[in-house]
Amino acid sequence: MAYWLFKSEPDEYSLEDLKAEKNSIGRWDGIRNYQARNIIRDHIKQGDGVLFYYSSCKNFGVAGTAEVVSAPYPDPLQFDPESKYCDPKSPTNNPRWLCVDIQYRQTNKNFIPLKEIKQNEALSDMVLVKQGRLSIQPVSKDEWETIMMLANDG
DNA sequence: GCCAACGTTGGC
DNA sequence: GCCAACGTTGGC
Repeated sequence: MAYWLFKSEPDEYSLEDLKAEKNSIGRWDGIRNYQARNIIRDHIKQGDGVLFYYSSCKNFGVAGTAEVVSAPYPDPLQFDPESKYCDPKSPTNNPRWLCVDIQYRQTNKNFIPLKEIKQNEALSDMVLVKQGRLSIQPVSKDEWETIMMLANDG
């Protein structure tokens, strides 16, 4: 089992939005970055853990957790002319963009601001700290456990 | 294949 | 609103 960090702008799609979906399962679509796509395609598996991270907002940080509940599959939005994620150049017989379904797990007892992550020695190697921009990132087991401790203590 | 110009992300 | 750190595009 592997762990990942998914970024979302809470105004667009929040952890509460995921929770409110049918069976608390939502489609993680709209990934239009090859690095993130490759991670989905080559590494993300059903049952993996997901840190739900809020970016580009007033309070940015880890809000809670979710679980990957599907295998990767073609993102339907790339073929939807109405969608801002439509990609007319994506070949229908070999879709360029993938997505997965995730299911709500928990909302942190303590919201973990990025500042707190940056201050924590055990989390200094997180991709989040080293390379800010990637929207889907690997998280090590140790990092996951440290985050869970911060999320649930106190 | 290079690289300049442009676009995006996302913390500050 | 700014801008650093990327990623993408397109002319050559």
